[in-house]
Amino acid sequence: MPKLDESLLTGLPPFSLLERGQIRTILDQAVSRRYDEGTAIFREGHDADRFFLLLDGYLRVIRTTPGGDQIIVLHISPGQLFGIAPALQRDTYPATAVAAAESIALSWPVRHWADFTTNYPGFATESYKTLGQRLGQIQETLTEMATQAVEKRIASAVLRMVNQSGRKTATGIEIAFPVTRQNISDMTGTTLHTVSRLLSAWQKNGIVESSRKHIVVTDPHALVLLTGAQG
DNA sequence: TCATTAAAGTTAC
DNA sequence: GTAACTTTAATGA
Repeated sequence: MPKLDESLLTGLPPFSLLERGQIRTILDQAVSRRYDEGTAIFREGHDADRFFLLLDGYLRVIRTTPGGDQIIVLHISPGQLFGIAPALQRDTYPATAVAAAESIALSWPVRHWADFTTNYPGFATESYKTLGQRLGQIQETLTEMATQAVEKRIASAVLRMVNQSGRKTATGIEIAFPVTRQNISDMTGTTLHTVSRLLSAWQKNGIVESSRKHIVVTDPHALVLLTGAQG
């Protein structure tokens, strides 16, 4: 295994307060792995033996409801920690993580978690901060699912993905990883047919441009309006 | 308003 | 070609 470059971690919030030597130590304990699109990094309910940091690519985090269907609870973008079950006092993963695009992640054995949080300043606070933000976002999404009309839910879901992974293009902001209508229906608790119809309608109105597995938002403001107002 | 069913069209491999 | 993905229309809760 080639040595990992220290610049991989230096800019990232959980590691920003650390010295070079500390980052070196952390990297020397890490394992780097590549995941093809569609591959599961870990599965809900399995023993949480490692925790992860996404270096490149995008992940979908999926939970199975008591009813048996799968919903996408959130996406992970590069630079974020994930699979941090130890932070939740759990010894199994609470959800499944699947690569939405080809991805690269570092991982460490969970037994290092205690070392990291006690020995490395800023690591614990930053980790718990992102964890809190994520739980808040999930809460928000869930209440939204229960109370808002379908069009608003889908508009919110698209905006969330744009905020997480938006990338400017000539015509607008594109979602940087492959998304199918089915994926969006899994995020919003509706059907792929409804998603398809709405995206087609939005395309007619010049709000988005979409093709197979690819969405560009050409009028983000109009989408924001859809999440709040009727029509 | 939205899910379901069915069918046909389109694109990627 | 074929499988995967998308669209469209009809029907009914």
